[in-house]
Amino acid sequence: MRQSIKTGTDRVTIAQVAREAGVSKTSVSRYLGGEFDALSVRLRDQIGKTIARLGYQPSQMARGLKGGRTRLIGMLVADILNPYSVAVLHGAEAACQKHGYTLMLCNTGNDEAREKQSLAALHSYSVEGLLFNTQGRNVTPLRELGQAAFPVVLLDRHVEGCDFDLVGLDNVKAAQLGTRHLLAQGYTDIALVVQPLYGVSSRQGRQAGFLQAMSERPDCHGETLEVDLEQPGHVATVLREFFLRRAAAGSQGRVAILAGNGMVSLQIALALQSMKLRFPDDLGLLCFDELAWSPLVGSGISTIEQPTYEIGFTAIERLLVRIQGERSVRMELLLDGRLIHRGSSASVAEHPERARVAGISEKIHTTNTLQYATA
Amino acid sequence: MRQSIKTGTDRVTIAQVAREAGVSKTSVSRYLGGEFDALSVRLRDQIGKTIARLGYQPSQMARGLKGGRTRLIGMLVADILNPYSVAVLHGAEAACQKHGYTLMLCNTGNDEAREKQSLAALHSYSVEGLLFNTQGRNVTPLRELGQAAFPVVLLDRHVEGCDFDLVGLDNVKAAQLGTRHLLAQGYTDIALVVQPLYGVSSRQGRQAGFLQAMSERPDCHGETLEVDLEQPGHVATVLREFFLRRAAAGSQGRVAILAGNGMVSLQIALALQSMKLRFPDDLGLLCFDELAWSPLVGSGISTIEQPTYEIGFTAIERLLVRIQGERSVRMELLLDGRLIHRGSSASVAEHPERARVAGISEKIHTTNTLQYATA
DNA sequence: CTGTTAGCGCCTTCAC
DNA sequence: GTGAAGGCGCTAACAG
Repeated sequence: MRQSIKTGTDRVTIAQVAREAGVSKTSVSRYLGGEFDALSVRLRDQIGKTIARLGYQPSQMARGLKGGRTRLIGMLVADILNPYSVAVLHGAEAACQKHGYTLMLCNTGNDEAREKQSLAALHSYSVEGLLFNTQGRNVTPLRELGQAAFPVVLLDRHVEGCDFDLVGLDNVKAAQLGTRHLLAQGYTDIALVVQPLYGVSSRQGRQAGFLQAMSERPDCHGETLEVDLEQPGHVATVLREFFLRRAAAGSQGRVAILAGNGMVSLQIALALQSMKLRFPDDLGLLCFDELAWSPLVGSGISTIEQPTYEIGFTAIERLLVRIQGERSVRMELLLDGRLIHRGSSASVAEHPERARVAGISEKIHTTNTLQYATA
Repeated sequence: MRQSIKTGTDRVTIAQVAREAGVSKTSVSRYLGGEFDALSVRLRDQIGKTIARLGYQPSQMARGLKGGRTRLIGMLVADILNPYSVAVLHGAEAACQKHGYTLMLCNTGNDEAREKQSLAALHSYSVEGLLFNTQGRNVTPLRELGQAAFPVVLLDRHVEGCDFDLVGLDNVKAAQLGTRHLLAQGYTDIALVVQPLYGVSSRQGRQAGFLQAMSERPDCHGETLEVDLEQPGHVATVLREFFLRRAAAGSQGRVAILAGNGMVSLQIALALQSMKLRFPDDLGLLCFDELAWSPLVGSGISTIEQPTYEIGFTAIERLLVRIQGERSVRMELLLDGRLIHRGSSASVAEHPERARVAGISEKIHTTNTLQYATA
């Protein structure tokens, strides 16, 4: 019994198998292709045994060369440090393995140049399809892919001017769910905190759901706060301004924050910590994306959980359908979020002092200097 | 100017470029290979322009076929849900991009069968080298790689009977650093909590460092607690038994826990929460692996940060050196950890009641029934 | 300096 | 049923 893994030079080839089995390369190829009906039992046996004995493994490179299947799928991730991306990657990788595909991963780090470069790299390996989760900018190369009817599935956000399939969360619905939850818990002054909306459809969807749910309650106040996560201390500043604005408006309401995604959640939690604000005593909090540590901070952070694994898995399966030649119109697969209720969005009903605008602004003034020092 | 991205059939080939430029394929190939000294300026120009005009991109598959460089690196990850793995992946991917390589990612999910299968898949694509972070079991296929002098770099843990290069943390040193920190802060009864040591060198290294540091203080007590993260409630049970054991031993000391990695940290934090134990009031806590939420829980969790990005980046660069044919003896690159001091390992000196064995066991008894109910 | 030739490992006609 | 021949896109001798 010889080794089952060969390197470069001494790699077992189809020719070797053919020779040792005393058959032609064609027959071996047929065996590999599963064309058993075109093969006598004797040959089939012989080939099977020889393959096993030699530990032969066909080279995907050679197979792919013939314009055929490379069984390769490329995945472009906007930010591998984003837990959402990793969770989706998890599902995608599993689906690939299930179907005998292998994933080529590129992290674009939210950088257009690297995105373009990665796209080129993946193309040079003749990937059969692409999973795309990235900024909506610089869409020209993507458009070309679209014109060429190249199989692409978008994750989370769609790209202007491209009619690719999309798999993601039903953002509008999820945001409504979350907003209504906060309202039902007695919160009246709610801020949706998101990264810049510009061009990112998922963020816009969440805002739409938020605004819609808020509009059902004219007695309540909702606003969207855009934050720049790159800029240290920006989240804290924006939050403070919001609180002060509500105080200045003379609101007697109950304040809550709806965090637009996991990255924002983290920065908000850090900002609130630096401002010495606690939930739900000082304000309510609900975050998009269930994270490992959600149960741990304070009395637990309420979240809207995305079915990330399913998103990744489904996206790959949809992509495979396209790869198999399906040419139907663009399809959008939107999965539902799930609300996980914890302490941070506890009801305000029987707690007259909880999450009051007045309370927050008082605390803020107290810790004002400290805050600027740490920011 | 034609499109720069082509799909399968209408792909631009080297032959087309050669024809349109009025030269031979060889010359174009030389151009691609950067052999400019063997090319007249006129040809060089002509080829360059034609390539740009046609948007030609060489097929890596075809290049790789010729027994040459595929510029592909395979990465096997034990568990993509482990933040450590992702952080290392981040660095590895960056290094690959820097050097024009592409990463093929496989998640083995700690499963031997999938590990073997992934190895086969990567091999079938003729990856030039392998980054390996996985369980030490089922090493036979790995040994074969070793015998074939196939370039492999191990991450974090080495594999018995294989003399591959290794990049990871200096576990002994880091554990000593952490343990001495806890001792210096006044903790005397310390438990190192790790996943099963069996066969995992990094865990063994951490234990070695821990024991060594503890041996410098015969007046203190240290023990290693192995936990099974798959088994719900196991961490809580093991911790409780430890506390009770210390109490039964009549210890008047100060208790602290040293968590063996990020996954363990999370489970410990959850277990302590379920037991209603707080740090540093009820006990001290120091965790391997700096996580996004480390500053957020309680008064912040002290950690031993690993240079994960560097580990991934360095591992790839080491692998590339091997790929370029370096045949020197096995090399181990151990990077230093960094202690991040937060509230959870606060000094016990001027707090007579803090982290007392007696205090903990009392609390445990109180919450006994509740604990079992939630576990 | 440049081009011709011969494969790399596989699949796919096309004959037998 | 089976096999021989040709070609996928590229690189690597070998000639001029």
